[in-house]
Amino acid sequence: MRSNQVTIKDIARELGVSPSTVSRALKDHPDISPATKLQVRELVKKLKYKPNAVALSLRSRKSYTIAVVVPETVHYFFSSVISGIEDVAMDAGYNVMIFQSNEVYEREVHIAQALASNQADGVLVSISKTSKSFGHIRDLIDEGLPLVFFDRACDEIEADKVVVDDFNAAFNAVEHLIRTGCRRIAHFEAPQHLQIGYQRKRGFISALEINGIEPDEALMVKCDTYDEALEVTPEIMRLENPPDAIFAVNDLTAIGVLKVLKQMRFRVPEDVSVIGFTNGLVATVCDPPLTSICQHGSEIGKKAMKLLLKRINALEEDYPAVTEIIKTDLIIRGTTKPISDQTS
Amino acid sequence: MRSNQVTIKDIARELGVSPSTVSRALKDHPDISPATKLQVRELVKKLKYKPNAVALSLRSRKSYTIAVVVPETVHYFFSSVISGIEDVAMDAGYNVMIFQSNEVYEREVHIAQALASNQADGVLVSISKTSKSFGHIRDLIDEGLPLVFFDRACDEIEADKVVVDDFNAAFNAVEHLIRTGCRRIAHFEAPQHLQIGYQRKRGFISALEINGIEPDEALMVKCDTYDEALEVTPEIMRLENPPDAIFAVNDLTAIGVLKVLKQMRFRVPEDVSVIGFTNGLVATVCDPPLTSICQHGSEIGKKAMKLLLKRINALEEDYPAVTEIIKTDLIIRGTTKPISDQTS
DNA sequence: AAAATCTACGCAAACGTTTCCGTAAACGTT
DNA sequence: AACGTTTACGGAAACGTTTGCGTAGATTTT
Repeated sequence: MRSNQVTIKDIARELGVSPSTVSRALKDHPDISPATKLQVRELVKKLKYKPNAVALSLRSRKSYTIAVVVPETVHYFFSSVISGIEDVAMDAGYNVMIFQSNEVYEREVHIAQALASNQADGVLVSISKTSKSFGHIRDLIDEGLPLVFFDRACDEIEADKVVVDDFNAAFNAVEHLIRTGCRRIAHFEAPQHLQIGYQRKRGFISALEINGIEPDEALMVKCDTYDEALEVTPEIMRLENPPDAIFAVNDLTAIGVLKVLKQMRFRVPEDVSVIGFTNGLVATVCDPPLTSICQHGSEIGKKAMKLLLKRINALEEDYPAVTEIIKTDLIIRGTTKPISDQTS
Repeated sequence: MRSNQVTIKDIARELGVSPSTVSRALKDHPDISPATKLQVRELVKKLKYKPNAVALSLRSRKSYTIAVVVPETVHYFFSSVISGIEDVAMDAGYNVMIFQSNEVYEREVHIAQALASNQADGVLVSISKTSKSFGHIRDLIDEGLPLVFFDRACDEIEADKVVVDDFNAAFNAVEHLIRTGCRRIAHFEAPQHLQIGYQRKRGFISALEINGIEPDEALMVKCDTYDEALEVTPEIMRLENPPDAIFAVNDLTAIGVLKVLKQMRFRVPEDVSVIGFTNGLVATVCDPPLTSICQHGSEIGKKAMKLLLKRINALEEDYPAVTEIIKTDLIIRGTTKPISDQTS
């Protein structure tokens, strides 16, 4: 927003025509003579005229900007989602604004309030871990702001959502553990007020039950960060009856687990198998490489952005909210045993 | 940008006053009677009036938005920089738009052109690896757009810069290797047309020379990604006279090195020491944990944003470009030998 | 040659604010 | 009672565009 900006008025004045003529000339309007168009185009090039996006926004009531509210970009998963979002946004001529809640509720509220002053044509949100009330999100929707959730959705709000198939992801991971001979499987879980935490746990339990294993409360503990894993893992491994596998709710937690196991001289995967969730960079580079669940972050971003575009373009017509469920893939690496090893 | 938006005119009409009065009432202007102010404030609350940011932008010629052009947010370093930027931006009432070049020149140019249509009050840029000409950046500056480089600056352009003290970082790292007994030290370097690549290599060479070690061309190879490391490391370790240490230009490359070394049955750090650059999450979680250089990404982001704010607020007065150099810290972990181990 | 049509442009309003300027009414001062 | 102040508000322009409508002059049609 510089002051030395060349406007359509400048062009008009210089050429002795009206701003409307310049505007039309630039859009190749049939009412304008070829001669005038040529003059306009030349002067525009010479003066390096650039249309003022803000003025366009004001008139058209479209900013071609969308907002993304995300817990933290440092995590591989979220930055890959953002990349996906940006790709399709850019193709559609939209710019992307990023807001990080840093997992703190108050900040999320603050961001939501800022968003209310409408710059954005729509918003993509993944709620913070600490958010348990959602008035701020609801306000945005009530205002008519097109909004779609990705990953961390809020089930009490009706809106478009793109979520990971957390239940099946967890189910498959645990089944794989069982098939490789594990019987006492622990789950390091995310907060249960988050759908993603709840569904993964459900999948975990379900896989156990279907395979005739009684879920053990002692083996299900809230633990979803690297640092927490450093504390929790020793405790759980010192149980009278320690687990032979740990299914962690994300990669970083799994890596923490790995580190402790190594320190405690457990062999991975012989003594204890480990599975993570996210399939980030770390999964490939740790030792042994981590068996993990690929969430296809970029795909999620793309799908979410497409849903948002659809919602934005649908304008007034209010069609029912859709929920897209993204399938995951279990990426088998070195922290789980070969499937033939049926020690059960 | 919704259509059902409440405007100041709506408030005015409802109250039977003029828009100017409403505007002034909201700013607590002394010309407005307490009674009117009260009415306005109540109706505003009732109708949930939110000022239209775009209209404000147009009038004030300030968007309170800044743009960040970054190679890729997936990297720990860049996302921590972005966090730093966002922190100070938010405090100053600015919003942040993120653009990823994905390390491709054409995309960077495209982004720059979009930026020219001025939405942003300023821009923070870290240039892509593949950019070797900078007309697009220069255009932005010529337009009067406040711009500051961070990390990957462009030395042929005069602008504010916040860069890492790459020379000393490399120098210190290599000195540390030498002090722990390494003599044949390899450098996996970044492209030399990037200042960060060039300076790190200079620091590397300088440390060798000061310690009376002849730099060996065979030990300095372009290699700055994980995948490249998987290819290059075996080659270099199969030399007649292989290195006893590898100084990699970033963590991921170092991790690739580590992986290969392990496969080739080299002991780390006993046979070969390794140092990375960035000190990302991976550095702490790999095995052994990686000795790395902390660049203080968040600090860089904060400094850069502060410089940008200063530039934005300085308005017309054109003060000379400043360059801030951020000191690094060598974080010693498990991939280097203890300093007492003087095998030289 | 009058009427109809076409060509090529200008005017003004609008998007939502802010703010300079003006002013009617109420008040205070001699 | 005549003047000056103050209080509290309204009008209008401006930020940069776009676009519906109007129209002067040229061209075509009858």
